[in-house]
This record gives sequence, C-alpha cells and structure tokens, in this order.
Amino acid sequence: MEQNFFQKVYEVARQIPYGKVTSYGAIARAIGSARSARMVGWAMNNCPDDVPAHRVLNRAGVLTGKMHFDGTNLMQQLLESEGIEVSGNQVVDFKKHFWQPPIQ
DNA sequence: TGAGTGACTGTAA
DNA sequence: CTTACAGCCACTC
Repeated sequence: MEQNFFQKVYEVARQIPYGKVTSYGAIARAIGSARSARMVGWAMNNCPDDVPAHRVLNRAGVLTGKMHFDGTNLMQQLLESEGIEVSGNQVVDFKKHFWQPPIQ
C-alpha cells in the first residue's frame, strides 16, 4: 500500500514549528482531505518518533490524544517545555499558539 | 463483502 | 451560553 495519506500527514506534522500547535482538521485540510480529520488522528496512532504528535490537538485546543502517550502527562509536559501553557488537558491561548499548515 | 470504529468538526437545539 | 447529533474517510475484524 502506498500509505500516501499517512506520509502527507507526517510530512505536515513534521513542519510544525517549535512552540506552535495545530489541529487535526488543519492538517487534514492541508493534505487536501478536509473531512478526514479523524483519519489524521488515526494516522497519529501510528506516528513515527520524528512526528511531534504532541503538537497536534483538536479544534478546541484539548489534548485529546494524551491518553495515547506512555506517560499520563507526557504530552502536557512536552508542550509546556516548548513554552505552551496547558491547563488540565486544554492549551491556554490556543489561537495564539495555533499554526496553520500551508495548504498544498 | 459488510459492518463497526475512531487522537474530529461543524451545525442544530 | 452548553449539550447533542450527524457526517466524514480510511482501516480493521
């Protein structure tokens, strides 16, 4: 299988700058499948180590995938280490840290 | 081959 | 304002 979809997801996810975050929908739109936001999250389930999955959140800025990380608070700590404030499972000033991936 | 599922999103009530 | 529902695509069983 080509797995082109996954490759595109990873390619976009890798472009997320340090200290920035984006949403599944934004990535889905960037790869031309705006309605495949769920698939983006599914792709993250197989995320390679070189893909900063902790910078990918849902539209509300909530760490929906935090449970998929080894540590219960690993995702939050990674974000905080990049200068992003996290309250509980939600990012503070999400829009401020939001990064729009380039539409291909 | 068909039905079920998911790290989501947007609109409706 | 908050809560619910339906749509969506790709993948697994």
